[in-house]
Amino acid sequence: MANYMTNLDSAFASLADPTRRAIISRLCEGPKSVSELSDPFDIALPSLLKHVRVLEESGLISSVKVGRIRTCKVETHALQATKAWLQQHITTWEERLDRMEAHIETMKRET
Amino acid sequence: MANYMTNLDSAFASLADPTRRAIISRLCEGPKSVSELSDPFDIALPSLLKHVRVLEESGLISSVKVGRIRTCKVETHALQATKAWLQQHITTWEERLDRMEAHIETMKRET
DNA sequence: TCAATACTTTCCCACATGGCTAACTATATG
DNA sequence: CATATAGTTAGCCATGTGGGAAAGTATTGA
Repeated sequence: MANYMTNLDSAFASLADPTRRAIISRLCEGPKSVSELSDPFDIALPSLLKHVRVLEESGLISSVKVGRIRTCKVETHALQATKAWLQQHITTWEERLDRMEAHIETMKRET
Repeated sequence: MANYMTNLDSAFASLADPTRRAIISRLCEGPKSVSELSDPFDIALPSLLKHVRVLEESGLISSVKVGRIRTCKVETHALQATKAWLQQHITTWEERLDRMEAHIETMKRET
């Protein structure tokens, strides 16, 4: 029953960078090594590694090193948490709109 | 059939700041003026206004000025778009896990 | 009309971020 | 053992970001 201390700040910040979203997209196809990840990007390895670190610190991915290869994979908890925040707010707003409409209907009937 | 040119970069970046998420949360209760919004924050008005502008530019909120009062409200399109991105990726990853499991089952049966 | 109100603009500052190169470490592999 | 491979660290740099104070503009309200 782990307490997935999801930090929305860092999760959203991580997702704000297109390179990092692309990394996540690629990892959704399956786990990949750091250099496999770097392949499609026109970016130096240390720069890519920074992105990997950022993603890992925000809990969006995880990685393990075996021999000289570090393999990265997606972690869904943090993704779920950010999605949940969005869903929550969309819902709250839409419920409010519904109440407004209902209220307007009532007003109409009362005239 | 508007093409809601949702810029994920700016949407996620906007949501990375806790003050801005708080602004959105408050706006989900209903539209508010700039100074109403600034009330609960220990922050100067120009700073808050900057956040409002950032949120507006990323399409997460909109605002209109009537007289000397600017009223802000939530816009759900951008929220929906960011949620959709997350949902898409969560789904892709989970489908992959399902295929993996199925594959392992097949392997087992073949031994 | 004069004062208060509600932003708005301008400019400043400290710090974080994303990129780089160069050099280093730790595993394979021939 | 020598060399290639796969990451990693360190340090630099330009730019962006979140905060502020001060001063300005445009609407009310008395």
